[in-house]
Amino acid sequence: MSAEERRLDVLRAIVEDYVATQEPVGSRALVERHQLGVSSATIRNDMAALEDDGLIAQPHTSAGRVPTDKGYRLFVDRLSSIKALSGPERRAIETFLTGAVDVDDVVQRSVKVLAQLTNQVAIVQYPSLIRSTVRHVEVVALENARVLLVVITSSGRVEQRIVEIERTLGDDLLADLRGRLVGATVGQRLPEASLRLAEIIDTFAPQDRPIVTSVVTTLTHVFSNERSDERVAVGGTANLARFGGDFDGAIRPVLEALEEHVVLLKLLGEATTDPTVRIGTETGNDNLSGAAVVSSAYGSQDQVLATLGTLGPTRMDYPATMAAVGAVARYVGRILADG
Amino acid sequence: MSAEERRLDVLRAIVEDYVATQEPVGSRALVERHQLGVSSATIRNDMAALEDDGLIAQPHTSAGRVPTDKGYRLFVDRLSSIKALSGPERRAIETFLTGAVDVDDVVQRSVKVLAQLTNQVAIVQYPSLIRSTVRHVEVVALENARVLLVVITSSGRVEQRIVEIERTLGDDLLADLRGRLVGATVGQRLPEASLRLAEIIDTFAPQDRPIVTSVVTTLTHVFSNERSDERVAVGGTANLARFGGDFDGAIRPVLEALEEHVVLLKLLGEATTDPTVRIGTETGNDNLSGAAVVSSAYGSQDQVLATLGTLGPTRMDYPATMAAVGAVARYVGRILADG
DNA sequence: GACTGGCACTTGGTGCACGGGAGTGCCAGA
DNA sequence: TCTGGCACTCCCGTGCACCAAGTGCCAGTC
Repeated sequence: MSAEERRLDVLRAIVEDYVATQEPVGSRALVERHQLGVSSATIRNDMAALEDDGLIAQPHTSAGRVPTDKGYRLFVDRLSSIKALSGPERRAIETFLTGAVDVDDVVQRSVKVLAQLTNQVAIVQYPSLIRSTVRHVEVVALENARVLLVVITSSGRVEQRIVEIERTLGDDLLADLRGRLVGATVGQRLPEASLRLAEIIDTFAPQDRPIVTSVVTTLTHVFSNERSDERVAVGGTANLARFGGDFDGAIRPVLEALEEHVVLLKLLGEATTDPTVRIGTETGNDNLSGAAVVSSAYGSQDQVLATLGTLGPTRMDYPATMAAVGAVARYVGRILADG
Repeated sequence: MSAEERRLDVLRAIVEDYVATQEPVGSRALVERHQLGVSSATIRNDMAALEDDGLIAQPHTSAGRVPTDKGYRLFVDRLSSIKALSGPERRAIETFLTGAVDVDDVVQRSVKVLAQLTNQVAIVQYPSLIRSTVRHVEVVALENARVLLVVITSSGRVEQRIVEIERTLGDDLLADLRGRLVGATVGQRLPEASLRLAEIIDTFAPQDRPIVTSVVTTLTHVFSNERSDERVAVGGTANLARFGGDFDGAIRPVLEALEEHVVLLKLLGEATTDPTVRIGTETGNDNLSGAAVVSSAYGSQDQVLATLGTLGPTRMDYPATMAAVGAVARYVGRILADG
């Protein structure tokens, strides 16, 4: 083992010990707890080098060392591998998620299970409609010149809107409209469905066009999906209180960030299918300097539906958290593909 | 002014000062800040009497006095009147709530405005379906022996379910079923609609009954409304951090309580149209010994739809909080009645 | 050249004594 | 019934000494 390798070993040991104990770790404790095969004096030299590289720091002169954000980053990138979940954990995720009755329920259960598994704050974005296709469109006439539109997508989501139109819809026109809407959209992806919809307006008689236009406009809104794409579910905020030491006094800005869904969406970011880690300033949020986010996309095959992840102190068990996030993402993707 | 009256005046002054300063209030500070017309020595005697009655307490021998739960209770019941909201506040509530696009949006906006207004945690229960009537029922045949059921209620809520049936539904049966469902339920309150539904099963031909039964069962579930009645929205949790001093270290159990919707529903309780206050142990929750809940029912006329409220430290501005809760409840009720 | 033992140095945390300040309780007098 | 005065209690901030943990560095060893 070269000196360089040992230094990285020391960094790994520091991260692991600090995560476990929450206390700055000194050279003596390190040689006692790990089989490094050298004395504490040597470790001290290594530590000085690691500090020169900006990978660890000491809170004050006579204290032990603590990893810096850069240190965690190197740990995540090169010194750790994703820890496998235990069998019971995997089974717990599976049974809990398969009990869900609809898409919303899947999301809510995912949040819960992820928060429990990681002891952190869990964030799950609702599945996007952009990639999914239209499975069914229904138009129902209500009283008082209103119609109800119902859209069912391949992801299992059902959206409904009530539209006010200028006069009551006749049965013939209703059937005609329904037929053409279905013809234009079913089986299409949502963006294409929107395009096709715009074309059918001109195929109606001029006097019917205002009505058709309001219906089509509303449907287009549903397809372009202003809202559900931006929705997120949050859970496990009680775990914030556990962080204590790290965020002390800084719990409030974190809670505030968690209430702003726009901020959360930004945090989850454009994740890939593998768990991604953002540490401290990498989150791009000043209030989260002591926090890290682990996120992953979920979906079926090559269709990314949305992202989910956890937020915790930088001092977290990255391998375990990444494993949990990855596992939940896989199960959620699978379940949504089946349903 | 009798001595008895002055004692209550002293209690009022103590509550007000303590709420404002968060610090135990002494006899000298009291005579300086309020025109009580007597010396501090007299106040000390009054305070001793109030302490004998269990209305105030001192954290330690040489400290000022702090109201007890019993003291707050007496203050709320007899010494304070609900503070009127300012014009801008009223206008803010109104404009913010009228911007809502649907029922869910109303609830979410209510939570936000209530949290901002009171600087506390806001809790809003989704409107109950029990009192509302069925406005429309629609049955749509989907592919693969599935049907989509859509229910619209007078409260503006739209619920949809997908039901798997044993074989594909023919057009005739579909139309027949739709007609009878509409006939049996539209205009009825949900509980009655459920009863009527049960009766129509036998009016179908025996071979159709399994299908009808699954549809009816699902509809009955929607009407009996297992879920939306129990749903609540929570906001303003970041304000918990402000409480600091009071709950110090006890933030976690409160956050946990806030994630358990069952607990929240219990907290909101069976409120009347006037704001109700529960102080400390009155909340019936051990984790909330330092907290108080102000809640109110909302609805239109004599129809109670659900309840909403706030949770904060017992050391809160009760008159202002009660005013805010009352005002938001009134506006929400009015908006849901209009929509 | 790399590692080790030893030693001086720094620094945060803790226990203790002390004094000031705020507040109370009580009593005698108006 | 109220008031002024006084003794008493207790919290809290400050200063001080001391200890434990940890570091940095140096001389010596393999």
